[in-house]
Amino acid sequence: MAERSTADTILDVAQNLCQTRGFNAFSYRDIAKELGIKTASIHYHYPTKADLGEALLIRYRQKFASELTKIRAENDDARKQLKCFSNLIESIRKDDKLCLCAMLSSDFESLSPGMKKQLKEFFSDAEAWIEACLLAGKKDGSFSMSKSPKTVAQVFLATLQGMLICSRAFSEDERFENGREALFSMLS
Amino acid sequence: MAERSTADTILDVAQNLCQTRGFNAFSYRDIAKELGIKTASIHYHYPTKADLGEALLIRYRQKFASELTKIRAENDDARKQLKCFSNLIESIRKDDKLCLCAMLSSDFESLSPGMKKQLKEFFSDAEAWIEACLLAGKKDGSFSMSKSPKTVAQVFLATLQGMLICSRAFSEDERFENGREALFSMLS
DNA sequence: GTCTATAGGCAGATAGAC
DNA sequence: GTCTATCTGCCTATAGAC
Repeated sequence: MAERSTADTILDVAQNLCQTRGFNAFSYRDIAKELGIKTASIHYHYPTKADLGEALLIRYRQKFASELTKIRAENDDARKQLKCFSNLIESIRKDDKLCLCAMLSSDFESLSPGMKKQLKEFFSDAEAWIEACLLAGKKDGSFSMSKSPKTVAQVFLATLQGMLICSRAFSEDERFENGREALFSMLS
Repeated sequence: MAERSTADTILDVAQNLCQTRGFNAFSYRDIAKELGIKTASIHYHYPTKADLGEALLIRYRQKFASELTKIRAENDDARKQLKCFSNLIESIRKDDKLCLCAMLSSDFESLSPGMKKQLKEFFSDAEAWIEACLLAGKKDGSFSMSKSPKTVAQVFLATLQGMLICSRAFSEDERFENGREALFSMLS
């Protein structure tokens, strides 16, 4: 059983705090308290908060990309692939969080250039993956779209992210599931 | 020409800052500096930041509600009404902001009970208004939905809010407009 | 209503011992 | 790598003069 490094554990806690409260609403102190270490130790691994944020985004993108690759490998059907994608987002909802990148988009104005760049690439990558699903589904006839797959992919992602945002004030579990079904019914 | 009260001007600046940076990323100092007054003066009008936030939400809800009433009064067609609604959201996008309530939803965990309540009611009200449009459009045949108007209304709002979030990292003006068109084409 | 002055605490960050 | 100690500055909030 490989021990996780301190640097990784810091990212775990930071990511959880960030997806729950936002980038400007957690501090090195919060992380330090939760891990039983001192803030100076965190600065050793991540000198500035922008460094921490960038590391957060890089790891998140990697994990996300590998999950998407796995989904594509395990599912032939385009519709099933998109369902799996929506399950990924729904699991965030169940933890009362937001997608890290949706949260950071709301904090966009206060981010470092490096973080802004990572954020942009997250959205581009996710949308490209969705677009590929839509193209495949269009070919085999399971989707019908009057707009370009690229645009529909953007709308698809935006809808799921928006559902996380809009359902946050409510404790209704069925909200996300109903919305997801409606979204998929609008695609066919 | 009626002079705006200091209390109102404070809300103007606070709302702008909040929709741009988020509730935890602006301070009484920021507002004071922009208005050329002192932070103590702001505390006179809004003793705590939660008070300020609640006033912000109450006024936003009122303004939003009156705009929706106006849209309904000036447009018979359900589809046109929803287009006007989407224009409201697009105007936020053009200022590189988020809807105040979407922004505050991302800050949800750190809000006062009063603010959480206002937030919930904003979404309920907006969704109810959209649902009424969808019902009218369903009756006259301009919309076809396989899911309940209530659920579709939630998806509709979430999509527009999500598009603001997801387009924030990009400077592409056509993103929102393309997405909006795709959204409407998915309704008919 | 607005100001000066100040409180008490937290923020990110650094120097240097171990 | 982690610690103690400390810096500087910002945060929300209050007391009391004008």
